[in-house]
Amino acid sequence: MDASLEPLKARRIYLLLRERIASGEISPGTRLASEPALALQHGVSRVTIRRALDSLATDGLIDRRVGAGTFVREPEAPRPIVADFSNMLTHLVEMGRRTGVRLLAFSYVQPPEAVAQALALGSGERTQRSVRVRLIDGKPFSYLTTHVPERIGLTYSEADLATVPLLTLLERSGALVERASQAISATLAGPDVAEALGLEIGSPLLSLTRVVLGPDGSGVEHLHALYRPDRYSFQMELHRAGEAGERRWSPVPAKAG
Amino acid sequence: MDASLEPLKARRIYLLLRERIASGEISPGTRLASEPALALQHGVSRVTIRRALDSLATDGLIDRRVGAGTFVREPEAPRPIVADFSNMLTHLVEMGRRTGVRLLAFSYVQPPEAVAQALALGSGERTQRSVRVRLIDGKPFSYLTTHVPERIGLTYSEADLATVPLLTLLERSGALVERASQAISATLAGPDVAEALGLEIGSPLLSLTRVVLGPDGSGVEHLHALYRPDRYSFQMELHRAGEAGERRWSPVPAKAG
DNA sequence: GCAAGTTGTCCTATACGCTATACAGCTAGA
DNA sequence: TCTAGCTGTATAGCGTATAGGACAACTTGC
Repeated sequence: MDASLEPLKARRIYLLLRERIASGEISPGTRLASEPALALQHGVSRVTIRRALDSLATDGLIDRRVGAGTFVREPEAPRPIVADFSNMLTHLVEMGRRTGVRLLAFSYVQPPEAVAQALALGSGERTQRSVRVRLIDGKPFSYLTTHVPERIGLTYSEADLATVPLLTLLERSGALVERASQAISATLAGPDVAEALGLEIGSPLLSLTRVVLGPDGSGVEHLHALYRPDRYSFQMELHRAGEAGERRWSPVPAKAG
Repeated sequence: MDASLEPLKARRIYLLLRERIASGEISPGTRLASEPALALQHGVSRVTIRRALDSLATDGLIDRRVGAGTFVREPEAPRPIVADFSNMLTHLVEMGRRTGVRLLAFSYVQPPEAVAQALALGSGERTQRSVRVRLIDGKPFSYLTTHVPERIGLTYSEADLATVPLLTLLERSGALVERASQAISATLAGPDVAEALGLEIGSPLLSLTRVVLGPDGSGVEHLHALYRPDRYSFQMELHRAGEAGERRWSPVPAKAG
């Protein structure tokens, strides 16, 4: 995922080839067109092609052999982490792997307007804001920003947050959790997120926004999560239920990736 | 979503500011720091700052007033289209809006290795490959690439594909649909997809890959979908079911966006 | 062994992104 | 009204990406 330093034209071609490789349009093991041929095809100079191939090489997507050509490499570990989505709330399928959390920020703040509105807070009401990076096997894969109303946030400590899942903390504190609404989208990595996740600026990210509400409609948690798509994806298995006319699908608890 | 032409430095700053605006760190209506001030803060020239602001302006995120300053604009229409995710298979919540399909490609091909494997095809077995762009109110929002085994694909016509949902065509043809598996991720727009969706190269995209299988494990459909995140997102409402110890969530059919 | 074709490296000239600076026109507040 | 500060615009100079070419080293197939 090296959305690299090389600007403009080289980057275009990098993205183009990367897509073709990822989509399987060029199968692993195949020889790519030669550098002069690619330069001709794309109407750029060979130097530019070489820059694009450099990026693909450092991504580990291709092998370059002097005198022989450039070859698409067999992918090694395809999708390390998978989020179980069967209950519509993501949680990790860990399979014995070591996960960790780094707490980047923890404070009580005046929340952004959008958050205050989603949580149905009174004007001036503050929230506990925390920024966490989750790791698996020592490598970061998600960047989580959460807002919790101050009165609820005070029921647990900074140390709790670094070890216990937030939803558990909330329930333990007596906050009633009634319903949730979440949206999944995509965005680009800004400088700070890129830094925290070990990515280049402008890399693609999976984005999840979740608002958890109590029975009276009061906000309990606002979560904004960003995931590295190469290390994390949402995955779900579905079984078909019901008869032909009625097309329905029901989730199957995922157990592996 | 104008991940623009301006390269490198301007793009960085564009992304940085865009993130701060989107996250609410800079509230709507607020005046941004002046261009010279921003230039100083970020260690770049004012021209570069101006390029970043140009992009934000064409995105409709800011208003620039000569002599007065640059202001964060109130967001207008937040999320036009929403996919109902309650049955775990996306389908549009249309709300009376006009949707359309453009068929970009239709042919029988030797499928990529990854697709052949996912569909459990014999070696050499061909597939019907189609590329479609879906529109809402005349504006493109998704780019769909599907592979269907040749024997099934032959049961409907190119014209059918432009009007009837594919899953319906498959069921009508007698193909038994037993289970499906799908994954959601994110990626960047390559040149062709960017062109088809009216985006700049390198824009972020939501990505969905779905494999539909019959009762005997044979493949029925392989779908690779790319969505413009500014026009489309997956959204779901959840109700809490079960008792405290058992944390379970059940989906609620979404009906609006 | 030989020839054709490949990647790796170096060169020069050009195009372009970026800096730095200056100034005009506009706005808001004193 | 006047002034300080803002955006809009233009200019010149510098560094770097790109184009285009040449050559060496290597691999493969004949």
